[in-house]
Amino acid sequence: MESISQTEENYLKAIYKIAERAEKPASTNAIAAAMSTSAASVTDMIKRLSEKDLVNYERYRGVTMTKTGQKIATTLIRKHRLWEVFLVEKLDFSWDEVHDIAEQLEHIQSRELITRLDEYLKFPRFDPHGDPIPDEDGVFTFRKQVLLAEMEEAEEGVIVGVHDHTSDFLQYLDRMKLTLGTEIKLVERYAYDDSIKMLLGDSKEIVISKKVSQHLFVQKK
Amino acid sequence: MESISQTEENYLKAIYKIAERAEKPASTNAIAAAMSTSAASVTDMIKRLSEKDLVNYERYRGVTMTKTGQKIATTLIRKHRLWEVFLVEKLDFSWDEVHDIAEQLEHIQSRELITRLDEYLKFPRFDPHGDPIPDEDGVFTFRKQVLLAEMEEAEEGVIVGVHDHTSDFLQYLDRMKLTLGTEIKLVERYAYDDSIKMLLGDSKEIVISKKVSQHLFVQKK
DNA sequence: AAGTATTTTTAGGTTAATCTAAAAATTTAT
DNA sequence: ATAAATTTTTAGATTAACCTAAAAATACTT
Ligand SMILES: [Mn+2]
Ligand SMILES: [Mn+2]
Ligand SMILES: [Mn+2]
Ligand SMILES: [Mn+2]
Repeated sequence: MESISQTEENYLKAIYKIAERAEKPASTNAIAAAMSTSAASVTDMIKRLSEKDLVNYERYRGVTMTKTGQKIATTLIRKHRLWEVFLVEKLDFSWDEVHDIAEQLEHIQSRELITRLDEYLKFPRFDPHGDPIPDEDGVFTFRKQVLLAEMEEAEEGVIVGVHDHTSDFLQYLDRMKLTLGTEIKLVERYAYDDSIKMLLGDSKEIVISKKVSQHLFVQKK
Repeated sequence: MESISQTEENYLKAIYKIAERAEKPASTNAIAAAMSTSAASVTDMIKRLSEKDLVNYERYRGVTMTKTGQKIATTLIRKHRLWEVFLVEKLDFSWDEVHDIAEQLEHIQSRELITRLDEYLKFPRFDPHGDPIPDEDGVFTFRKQVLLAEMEEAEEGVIVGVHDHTSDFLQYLDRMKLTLGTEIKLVERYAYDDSIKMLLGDSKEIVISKKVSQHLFVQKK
């Protein structure tokens, strides 16, 4: 088993996320954008990953992942999300502060460490942003959820995740008391700009923009 | 402030430990041995560190650290030891398993993370091996301690640290119930091979070799 | 289908961190 | 104080990860 650098790990994670979402090969440009690097560098790295059988690559045809590559990517995602839980639950960080630190912690190499961390955190299934934490085999818990923007008037549900992970958005949600677990009921949608009036818990009513509604995942009641 | 690579950090820590112990400049060869690398590589790196004003370097004269370099080194040691406490206290690792993981964790960049970790661990002053954890300013708690080998017959004390951090030694200590905090009384020293008979707590008597006695720190009663 | 735009690859170069082999300086021994 | 041994530095290469600019392939338009 040859060693895999942090950079290679990061590429694999990026490719996984792109290819997963699109259900088709990841393009050089898409990877370059995700990694904030040049297309030339991506081609370079792809060749190396392909050489190590971590991705399948055909010139001009894009990249897909091998089983081995997928395993590395999902393990990395697992580690990232477990560390985020640790930072929020144990060290009392807020959900908008943990991503960058987890981005580093996810590269710590120790199977045992993750096993024990998982146990210490009581085997969480979701991270602080509501994203599922894959198990040791890379299997994600599936949860039936919709974007708030897709709900109908009078429907009720619970906020379970975010589609935008920026600090700005997360801090906005904190200020609006739109944290995970909050029960909501869609009161009215204003056709003019698709803004939404909704009920939080069973007391406060607030209005949110279309943009916000497109970045919140809700589990319907 | 230019960025410092993990490799540079590791060199600084190694140089710090060498120069600290010897109270004189660290030699190229000593650094090479500590880093398991060639003398040529060390010369190379030293020049770069010197360029960044992290060490003082004169050709053929060895290396000493600047204030900035020292700060980086002690911060690294602080982080390493805090993580070791975390691994043992919270994740239930044993003291012979934590070094390699801490060796990675010490490079995570986040001031806030360390502040919170320190708080979470209740501001420990010593790590699982009895080594002092420097404060934010790089100041170590000093503790009056002697090697068990230097004690006289009939003297009493408490085991507070180890001078050898290898797994083999730590596991041997576990098996012999010579863990930190154990109270001991030196019963007799056998002149033939300088082995020592001692009392553990106030019940069991055991005999240890000279070598073992030279690797255990004791705080005299 | 040809021409234009876009994407991707190649070519050639840089920097950090390493190496081995050889040269130079310093230290130790005679 | 010379010679021998040791330490340290220099020289020259290599590899991973990046870059820019140019060439090649593919995709989109008319
Ligand atoms: Mn994250
Ligand atoms: Mn997350
Ligand atoms: Mn250690
Ligand atoms: Mn330690």
